[in-house]
Amino acid sequence: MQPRPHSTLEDVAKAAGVSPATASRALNGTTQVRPHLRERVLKAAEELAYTPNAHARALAGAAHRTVGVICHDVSDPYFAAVAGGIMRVASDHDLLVTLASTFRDPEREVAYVSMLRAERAAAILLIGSGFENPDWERALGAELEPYLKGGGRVAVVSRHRSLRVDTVLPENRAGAGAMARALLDLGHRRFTVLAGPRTLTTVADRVGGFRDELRRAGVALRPADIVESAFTRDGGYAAMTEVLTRGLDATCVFAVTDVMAIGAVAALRDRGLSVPADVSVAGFDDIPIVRDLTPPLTTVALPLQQLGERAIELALTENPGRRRRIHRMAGEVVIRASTAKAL
Amino acid sequence: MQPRPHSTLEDVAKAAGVSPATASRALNGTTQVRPHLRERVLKAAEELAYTPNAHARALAGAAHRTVGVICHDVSDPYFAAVAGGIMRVASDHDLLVTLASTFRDPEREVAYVSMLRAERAAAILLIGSGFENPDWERALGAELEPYLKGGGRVAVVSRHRSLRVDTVLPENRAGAGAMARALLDLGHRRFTVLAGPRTLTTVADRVGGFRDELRRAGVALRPADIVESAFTRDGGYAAMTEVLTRGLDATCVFAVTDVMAIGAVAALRDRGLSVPADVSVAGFDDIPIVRDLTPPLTTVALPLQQLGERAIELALTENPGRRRRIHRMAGEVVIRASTAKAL
DNA sequence: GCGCTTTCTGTAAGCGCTTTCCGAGTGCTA
DNA sequence: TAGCACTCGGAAAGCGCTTACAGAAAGCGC
Repeated sequence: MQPRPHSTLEDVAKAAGVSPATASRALNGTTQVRPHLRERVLKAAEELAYTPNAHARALAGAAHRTVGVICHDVSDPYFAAVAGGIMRVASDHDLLVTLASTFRDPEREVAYVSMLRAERAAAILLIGSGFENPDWERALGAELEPYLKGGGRVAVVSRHRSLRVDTVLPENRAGAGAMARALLDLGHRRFTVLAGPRTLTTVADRVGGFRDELRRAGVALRPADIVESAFTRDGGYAAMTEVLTRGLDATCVFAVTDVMAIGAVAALRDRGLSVPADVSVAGFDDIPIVRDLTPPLTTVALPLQQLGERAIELALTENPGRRRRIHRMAGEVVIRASTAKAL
Repeated sequence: MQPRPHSTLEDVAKAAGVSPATASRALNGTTQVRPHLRERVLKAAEELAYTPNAHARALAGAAHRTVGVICHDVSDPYFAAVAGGIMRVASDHDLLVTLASTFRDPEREVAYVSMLRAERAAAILLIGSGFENPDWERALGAELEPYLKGGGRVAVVSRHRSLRVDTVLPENRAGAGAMARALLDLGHRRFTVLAGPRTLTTVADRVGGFRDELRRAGVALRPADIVESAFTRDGGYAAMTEVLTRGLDATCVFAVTDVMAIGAVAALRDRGLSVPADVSVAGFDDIPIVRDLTPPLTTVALPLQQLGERAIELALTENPGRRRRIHRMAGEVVIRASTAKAL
């Protein structure tokens, strides 16, 4: 006869000559069990290579030990850094982290929330920009609502608007504004902005913050100065190439993301232009690699690890009234060698 | 009265005026259910925002829809790339991915396997180097064994030796050997090797492959030419600094990892040395960023995404006899501008 | 050594779902 | 209209665990 795939609590109990209840108590230490019995149970468990079935446990009412994280793409360095913070905290709390990449597909995002809901995850974390499309946000909200009602905890990073949940919010507008000021101070007056998809709130905020600050200084950003592209290295490369093809008249390029800035620099190089001698380039995020580029990238530094840490801490912290807590985190302009004084 | 946190199948059944059994069948489509009943069930489920409890489902015998991935550090670009491949395939199969970072702590690794075992994950994937310490590998094997016996599937990437499980193996020895040959062809005869911790099999293989190929050409690598350090950018920086401090007499630096090579280049720069004019630098892995460095890094290119894809596919593929399947993947030397002819 | 409290152990219910086993309903043929 | 083969729906068991609840043992003072 085929043996049962895993040994169960009952097997252990039988082997130790006690009841399942006692075995459970001995293993979990919920109640006092006389030492010699506890010993026997532990030994039996050891010998049978017993591992409690987490599903049975969860079903029987034990606390859930999983938190779900939904991001756009695991292999994006921005997310990797944030995830690092999340994992650190999760590991301190003995939580397992379930990760899902949406590849920027809103439907997939909703589907993942649903799966995580089915798992009865202790918390769900959404990392990265939301979508400007109200329908999608509404669908997401509808999926989240019953989860929250059922005691689930949700926190989001860098995503706001419609969702009434705990939020960790990098100050995208302010950061982009500060960057605009810094670049103006360097004497730049003509800019090209490399934007990600307008459908993302993060893009809207960063572009908006940058434009507004420029306007305040009497510098206009024309629609043609803003190029939209994918939120990736190749997106940055493509956008930059497009600009170069139709003729660059800016002295400075601001990419809404470091990853895009990296692509932009590559495109500039491939056209024989030098950074910052011919064009200055600035990014946003301060992902770890950019300080090792040549030249190191000027950027708005976000505390990426902390973004993740705060998010999971927020989600794990009791919030009786279910008030929306917003934790803003400032970015700091870091001037490195990719930007120079305008000629 | 406080409502039950989540609506259950029974609630749905009641609302639809059918038995739980019928509701289950309607929702899962296991058996034919008459259209009008199925309609009613679906509608009730919709209205109640019903999400099946994955735990109950798993307990009742449904297939498990989670695969566990254990890596050293999520924020390492090497892993991020491999994870990208895993997630892609997982998403095609509607699987949820649970990720754990061990931070190179073997005990934590075992603990995570145990947690994943408790979750009855459909498969467990171990990404990244194993440990040279036989005790640790044995402990890991002991944890994995009952899981395998219980029908669990395991695959590992870039990790071998003791574990008798499906393996995706980048050809570390051969790759490092090929790199040695390429560097010899450029005229280099004096090398410094930046190694990660000797306790990792990957390090041993890469250093070994490099050394052996050198020896074959009559070039000796003295112990002092090999510097051991952490497997990170800062580790590479520190190791390079140490070498520079006591005096560099090599014309070429081989770092066993791109990430370490990046640190090495930074250290060289900070000392005013230029790459490759003063020293050539080569890495291993071909993580995406290195082609955008200045100079772009010479390295051994591994198909990182594919490593992940193969691993999960291997684990998901039936393997009746439980034979150990090894899928070797070759690396390819890519000469970029960080290496030059020796003077 | 008796009765009392206190501590420990076992019995049994129940978490939410799937699935087997039947009985009831349906459609077809003669 | 009776008889038969099917198709569908419901009752109930059971997945492995936790946790009241209640009963047994142990400890205490007298």
